[in-house]
Amino acid sequence: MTPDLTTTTKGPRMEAQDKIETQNETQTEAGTLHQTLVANIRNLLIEGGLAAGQRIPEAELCQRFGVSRTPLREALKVLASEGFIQLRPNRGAILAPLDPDQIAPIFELKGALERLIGLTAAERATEAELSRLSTLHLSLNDTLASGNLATYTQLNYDFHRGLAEATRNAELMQSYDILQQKIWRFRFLVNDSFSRIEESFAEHEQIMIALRARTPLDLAARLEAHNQKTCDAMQRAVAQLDQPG
Amino acid sequence: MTPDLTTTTKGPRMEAQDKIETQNETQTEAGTLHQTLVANIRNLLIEGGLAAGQRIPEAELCQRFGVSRTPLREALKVLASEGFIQLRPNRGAILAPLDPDQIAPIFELKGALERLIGLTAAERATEAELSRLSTLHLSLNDTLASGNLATYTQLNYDFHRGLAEATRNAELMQSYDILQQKIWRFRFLVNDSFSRIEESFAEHEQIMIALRARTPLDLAARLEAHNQKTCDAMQRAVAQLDQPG
DNA sequence: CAGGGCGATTTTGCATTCAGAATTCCGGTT
DNA sequence: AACCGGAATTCTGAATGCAAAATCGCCCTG
Repeated sequence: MTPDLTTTTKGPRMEAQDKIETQNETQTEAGTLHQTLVANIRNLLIEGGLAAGQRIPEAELCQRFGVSRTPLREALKVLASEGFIQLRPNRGAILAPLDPDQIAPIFELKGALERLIGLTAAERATEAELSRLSTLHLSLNDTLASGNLATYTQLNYDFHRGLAEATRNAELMQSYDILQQKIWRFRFLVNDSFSRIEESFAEHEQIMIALRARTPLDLAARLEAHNQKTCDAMQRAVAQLDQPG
Repeated sequence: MTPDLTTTTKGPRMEAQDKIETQNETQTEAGTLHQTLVANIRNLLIEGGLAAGQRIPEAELCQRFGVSRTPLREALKVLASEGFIQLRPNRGAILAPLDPDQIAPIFELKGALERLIGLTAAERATEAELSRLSTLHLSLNDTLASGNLATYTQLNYDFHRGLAEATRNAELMQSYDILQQKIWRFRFLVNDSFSRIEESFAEHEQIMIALRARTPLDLAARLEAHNQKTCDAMQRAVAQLDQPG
């Protein structure tokens, strides 16, 4: 019952393609128009297409995606329930402000999920999943050498998502996805200044070892620590944004 | 006409009032109509106003809540994104089936949240929150004597929600709420057959002790165990539903 | 020139309408 | 009598229309 586990290239939750940019685009995508719209707008917001706190121009999005206001507003309501935008009565929607104070709670919650992922994935991961994660890990190594930050970030996301999938817990996956999407917005905010590739990869090495050894407590601890370090790094990066001197 | 839609008892997430029953009801509630609609329909679904898997009668709900299809469909889309209903393209929405196999994943995830709640609430709860939780705990004790299952369930929910609030983690709260709502549906499913009031209260005693002592690890462990026992009891109750012999 | 009030314009929220898909109904066939 | 096919009906998805709220622009006053 897990919807769409075939994420491959782009950011979190890429159920849909990147664009229905023009007015008369044929919509042959697998999902419904509604789901596509939600995904497209979410990606637009996550990837910084609009400034945080900025008013979301309903009419403009209608034209951009070639739909009328009814389905667009449905999508906005869903995105509001996910916390990406804020609906103000009679005053339209704004992109939810990115408050640096949100980073800690988000990662705190994610830490709890990472622990559960570690505890259960160590026991439940199939051999196929193990080898797929190994492949991803090797790709990470390659990217580390090439120094391509964007690719590394994406592969890193795929790796962690693959680990979460190994838990076979759809509830967990859903929460994990939403958290990752929220973090993704911060990633785009801090952009280049956020790079701890070498350190991150070293932690991944240990994570892979614990996973292959199928030692739940160890894997959980490594994932929690990895999460904590990512949180710290992101908070430092955001702090640097505020006062770049 | 067929389903009895009169709901009385209160469930999780009661931000909104119970009814906008008539056509020309004045809407003076704090939230927007949209939020009210979502909450009302969610309560309706959670509390078993419709059978699981049953088709959701759009027109009937429109009449019931006195709104047109546009805001109603917006609410349905949100509820679908929360997982309470399933949207089938061109074939309407159905109340998401209650699969007993969902119980384990839901409680597994909730266990991870409970642990985090225990770890952090033990340190962050204010004295005011402590005393409020104590009051709730005493009310639980009173209800235990009276044997009122519905009241106990509601107070029990309030208690755990209060504990979650003490974490000061809005992300955690949101995930916790959604999980509780999902569990609430199962509660209404098993109804009376699910009663472990005495045992549950005994666990709450220990939880209160650990909370007052502000011992994070102990509180976390107690909450996790409490969660696990609740899960077990619910699975047994559901199993009994299948074969009531 | 700054600040405030008032009308015009834009935007929102919801109702209504319309095209197309799905379901139902009903008669014909085997 | 059961089954199949097609028309009529119902329902869904989305566009459009409309009233109310909010925003903007302008003018006036101090």
